[in-house]
Amino acid sequence: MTAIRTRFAPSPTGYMHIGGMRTALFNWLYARRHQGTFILRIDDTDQARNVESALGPILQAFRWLELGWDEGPEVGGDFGPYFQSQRNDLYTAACQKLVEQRLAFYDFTTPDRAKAEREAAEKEKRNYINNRDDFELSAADVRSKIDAGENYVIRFAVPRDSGEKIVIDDEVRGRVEFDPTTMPDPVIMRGNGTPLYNFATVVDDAAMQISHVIRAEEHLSNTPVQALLFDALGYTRPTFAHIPYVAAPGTKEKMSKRKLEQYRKNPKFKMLFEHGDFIFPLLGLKQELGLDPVMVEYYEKIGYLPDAVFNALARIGWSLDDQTEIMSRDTVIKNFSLDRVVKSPAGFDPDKLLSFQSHWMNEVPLSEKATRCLPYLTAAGYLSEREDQVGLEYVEKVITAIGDRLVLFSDILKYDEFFTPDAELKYDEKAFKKRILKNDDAIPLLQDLASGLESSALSTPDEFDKFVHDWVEQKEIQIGQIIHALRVAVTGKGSGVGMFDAMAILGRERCVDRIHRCVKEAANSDSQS
RNA sequence: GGCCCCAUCGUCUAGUCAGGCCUAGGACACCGGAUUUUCAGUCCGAUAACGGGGGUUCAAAUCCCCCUGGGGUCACCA
Repeated sequence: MTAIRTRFAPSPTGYMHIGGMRTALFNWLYARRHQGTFILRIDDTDQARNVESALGPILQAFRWLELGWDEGPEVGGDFGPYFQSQRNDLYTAACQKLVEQRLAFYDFTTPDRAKAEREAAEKEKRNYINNRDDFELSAADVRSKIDAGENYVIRFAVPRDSGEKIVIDDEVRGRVEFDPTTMPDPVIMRGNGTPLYNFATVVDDAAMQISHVIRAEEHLSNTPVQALLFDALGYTRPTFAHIPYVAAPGTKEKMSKRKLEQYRKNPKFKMLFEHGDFIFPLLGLKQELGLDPVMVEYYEKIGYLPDAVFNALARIGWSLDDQTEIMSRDTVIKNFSLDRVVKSPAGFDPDKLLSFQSHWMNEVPLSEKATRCLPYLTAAGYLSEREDQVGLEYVEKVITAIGDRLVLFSDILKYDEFFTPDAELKYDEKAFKKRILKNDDAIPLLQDLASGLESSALSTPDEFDKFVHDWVEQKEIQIGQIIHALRVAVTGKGSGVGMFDAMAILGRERCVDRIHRCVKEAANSDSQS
């Protein structure tokens, strides 16, 4: 059995696309499942500029999801270099070989003419095929044209005379056939000596002994050209597996950064955007950073767990069986197989992602939750760097009270009432109106309760609970008649963590202060209206 | 338009290759009920799908054909 070697070959674009991440994951999974090798190769043939800064976020996404690569940038390997911009000699040599065998030819057709021919074909609703006027040119002719300064490209000559179809036995799609007589001769080299994608990919996949090319479905139409190139170069074709692309929520369309504005209106996507809109400004992350839900970074920044994203990504277009949804890394690795990949486009479902998140969040121990919430609190200015250590215990208390309501790490910012100074506590307008202003009993009851609290020495939730209940009994009212007003007074909000947990966290004194402040605030509102 | 791919609940899917165990299973979302001071959670429950038409067969979600619909791709981008 030959060794399993898979690869993911991103071009340095400055961000990691969530769909690309899913493709990378399947490659990684396949390699891990079969004790194979997962390779990261950088497709930077086009723009060699700023590769480093444009690659950073991509590598970071892999690190964050803990998808280690066995060969590639930073780690090296026996088949390097892993940047296509550094492999030009290989492409040149391979191309030269094809030219010598007359399997490829210099084409001096001007871009303008090629374009005109293509448009003409399109107009006549005919399949376009490039001209082969220069196919017969002798080496000497070619030489003199080049010396004369004529521009050219090198095209691979698609073998159209065999009368045979090009057959791809795809691991996901099954047998797919293409007709070579309808295919134009692809350009494999530009006049400036740089290779084109289809060519560089084949040369590299062969040189790196890639056994399985697992990629998104949009590459299916590239496959016949590449298959032919493998043949012409004398290499064995790898196994191809074209997995469905990741569709935008609720659609069958490929998720694309260009359609971001449209996604904002998508009800399924809306919540995700809104969360970012709420969180990022608090963190001081400017919109100019361009974070959006198409990027993996978005999920990292907003406080998703890598395990949740891993789980969700693995379930896009793949299933273990008819039941299992929640899967650990190990479970996925042990069970991943190409024959359980679906053929139809798989929509990305933010709701499902969130439900995975909430499951995996419950597995995270308290201390880790606190540690990972801390950066959000610090960035939002609730804690200074120095307070981090001191504040950890307090944060743990808050998180305990929040319980399951903490789904994302950034959710901690929704509970700012525990972190904001008493004098700066903001009141939710609706809740304040409903529970305080429109409730005539609220103010006197709160004042009465506050004075009771003042002369007490309560500290635990149970003590607050008993105290308030005893007080309610003595007043001969229902708990519901005070608890809502109390919550607004103490937390500024209409809903939140358990009332007595909240009081215990803040402590008796702060509760009393906040009640007084609330009473004052209500008086102000009254006089204004 | 050419080529290629795809088609089961609102969404993701199981079932299709080896037709019967499918009066189509699960999950998410939604809705209802219970619990609770609120929210969340939890527990119960409900609604909900084989795109259409022809075949083949005792039997079709499953096999064949056609139609329709959706999508991908058609660069001297990757």
